[in-house]
Amino acid sequence: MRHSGNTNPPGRQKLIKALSTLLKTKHFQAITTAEIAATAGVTEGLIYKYFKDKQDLLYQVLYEHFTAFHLEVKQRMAPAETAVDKVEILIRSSLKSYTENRVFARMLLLEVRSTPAYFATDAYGVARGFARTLRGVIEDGIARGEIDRRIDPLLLTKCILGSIEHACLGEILFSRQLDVDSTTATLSHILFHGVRAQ
Amino acid sequence: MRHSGNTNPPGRQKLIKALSTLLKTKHFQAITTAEIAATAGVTEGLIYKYFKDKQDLLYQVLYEHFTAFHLEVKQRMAPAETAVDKVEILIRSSLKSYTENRVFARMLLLEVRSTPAYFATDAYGVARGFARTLRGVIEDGIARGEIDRRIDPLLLTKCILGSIEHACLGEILFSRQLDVDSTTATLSHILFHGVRAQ
DNA sequence: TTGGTAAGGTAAGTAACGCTTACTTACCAG
DNA sequence: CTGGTAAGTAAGCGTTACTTACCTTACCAA
Repeated sequence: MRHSGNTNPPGRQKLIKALSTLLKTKHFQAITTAEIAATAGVTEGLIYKYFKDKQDLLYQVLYEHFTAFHLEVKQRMAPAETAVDKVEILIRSSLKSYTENRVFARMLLLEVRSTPAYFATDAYGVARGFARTLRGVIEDGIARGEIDRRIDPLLLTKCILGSIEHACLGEILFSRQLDVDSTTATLSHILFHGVRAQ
Repeated sequence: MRHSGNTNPPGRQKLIKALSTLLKTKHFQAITTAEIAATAGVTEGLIYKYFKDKQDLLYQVLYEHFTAFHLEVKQRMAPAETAVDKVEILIRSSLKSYTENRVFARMLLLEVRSTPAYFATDAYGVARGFARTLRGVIEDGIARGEIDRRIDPLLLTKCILGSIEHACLGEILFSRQLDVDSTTATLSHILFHGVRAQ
């Protein structure tokens, strides 16, 4: 659950910003609550006023990033006319966002998934919403006769999301560069034309 | 690094077995060293005789499972003649193994990735070897004219592995059943024929 | 037999960390 | 003023991963 109520006290904002900053230089498990509080300029106890526990703070940082990301992708896809174009935009946007914002990518692809509690959070809710958006595009493409109707839209959604993640995971892990355009092109080619020769 | 030397003392074996057992009922972070030792019937200190730390114990449990899995997949692929058949066998074997051995799947897909230390372990080395095996099959398929030579084999490898993982992740997380055969068939169809209508 | 050595295993403790509790201060409506 | 509530603090408590020093047993050479 997200912070309920309509206030957003400065202490809470400072804590979220502090963790975001710290995640740039070290991974979550190596960051202590004392460190977060010190960086935010508040005391440790305040964390537990606004967040259930240390993990919950991480989830809310992710939630803020992910919500913005989801919105951006939807806006970029909007002008495209065909489902195929929309999917390609989603792939490109995702790869671009992951490589440009590696803290966010590490959080989403590596950090948060390690504990079951994540899958009950609002952040995971956004992830599901993102998948639902993609699924909607695919179902639309099937309805319009663009995409083969024998294919299960849910599985194709998973396939696309999995491919995107794995396509950039190595680069994110080892801080290597990624050619977003050529990766997008190859990924689209595989998905839409298949890999068989001829 | 794995336990070096040619001995494998009973205490070490008991610890590995104990963690494997405990992972069936709770996730790694919720398991304490005291619990592992008690389950194994040894004292806590012995963990640090054979393993660098608690995480290292997890990595070695994973190493044992993963090595066996990799070997099994290679053996199953061997009789197949075409690259396309081999890939389909790899997909089916992976899905089957993940769904039948969910502790292993959770470890591999969720638990271990959360800390950077994993990517320097032998277990990750096996994961890389598995990817290399698949890549070899694909390169062979390209050389034989089965697979479109314009496609980057490395990216196709990542695409396949990512699709497999995402195809069963939800089922593993929420303990749902997975139809291995139909999932394999659809995944293969997407990869080899593409998703475009006609 | 003896004495040295090394491996297998134990017991007790420690520092650090996440989290809680009880308290203070600031603000604001009636 | 006054009462109530939200924001923030200070200090400590329990757990947990990990360390250190020690004990026991088996083996083998002189």
